[in-house]
Amino acid sequence: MILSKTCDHAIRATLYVALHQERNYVPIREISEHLGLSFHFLTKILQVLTQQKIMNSFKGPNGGVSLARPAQTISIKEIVVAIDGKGLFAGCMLGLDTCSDEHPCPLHQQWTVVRDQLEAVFAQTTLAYLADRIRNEGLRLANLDASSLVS
Amino acid sequence: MILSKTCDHAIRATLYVALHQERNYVPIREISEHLGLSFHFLTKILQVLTQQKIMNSFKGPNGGVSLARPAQTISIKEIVVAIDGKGLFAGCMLGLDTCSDEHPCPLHQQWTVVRDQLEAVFAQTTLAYLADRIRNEGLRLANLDASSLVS
DNA sequence: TATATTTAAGACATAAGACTCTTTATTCTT
DNA sequence: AAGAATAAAGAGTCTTATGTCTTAAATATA
Repeated sequence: MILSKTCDHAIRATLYVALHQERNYVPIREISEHLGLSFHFLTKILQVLTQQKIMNSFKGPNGGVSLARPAQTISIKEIVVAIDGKGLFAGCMLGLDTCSDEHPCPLHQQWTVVRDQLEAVFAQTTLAYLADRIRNEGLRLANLDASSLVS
Repeated sequence: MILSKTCDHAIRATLYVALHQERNYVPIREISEHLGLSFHFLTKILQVLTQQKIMNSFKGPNGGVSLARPAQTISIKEIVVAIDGKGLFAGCMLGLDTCSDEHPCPLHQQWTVVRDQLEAVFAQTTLAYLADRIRNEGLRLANLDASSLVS
């Protein structure tokens, strides 16, 4: 797969939060149960997003996590970079450290075209857009063995 | 990165062989030295390509590996699928097993567009095309710490 | 103030990916 | 037939990703 599992979880969790923005904070326990993820593991993942200023967190009763900014301003690319790093949008497809525009590897040009498009799609796709689609079209955010449809 | 390191190695090795097609068999030792890879590790990788009928191998003196078919008929996609499996071109970007065209995840449509293009590029790009470009434009196949330019 | 609720932090465990090493099988050359 | 050259096979190691568990810190509520 193109994204790490950790990154998948991060995207789904932020989307869940985006769908519940009216509440002040959403507890991580609730997110993990709805998405079928380990609570502790998800906690670690969301810590990173909190450190990266993508989310806010609050301890104690009625605590949890929330988006640090309006969902319209948070792109999928931001989350991917926060979790998986810039490698997907930056590196050589063959892992050559000498590969660059000046000294391209054989696949450089082919990959660059696709990669730029991938980056553009990720940069343009915001949490708000995805949350809207989930609401309007009833799209799936969880596996069936978790609470199947987003409520 | 989008491809496993193993897959990177496989693509570079097959390209090296494609550049030396005039010889009957190319020893794996020679490939590993030119590309700066472990001989034993590369041997294991090329074993898979041999099992998948992408390469032929021959033991003993003057042995080595060669392409099983003309380089014009071997696409990068074939090699990627042989090593990394079909996951890159098939799975859900968020790793949801319930995601499908009928029950799409929120990112399904965005990803499908990019993925289809990626698959098309990989399917259209043959070893022959890449080998030609390497020859004509002096592109790089090895890291600098190995034998830097393809000879 | 005491207790319950929640995230933060860090140690630990398991699995998969990436490599290494040794032995075996095959083929050529002498 | 003997020895050298080569890939095949399989066991073993190291690293990274993934996941679990325990304890600490912060906050609200009674």
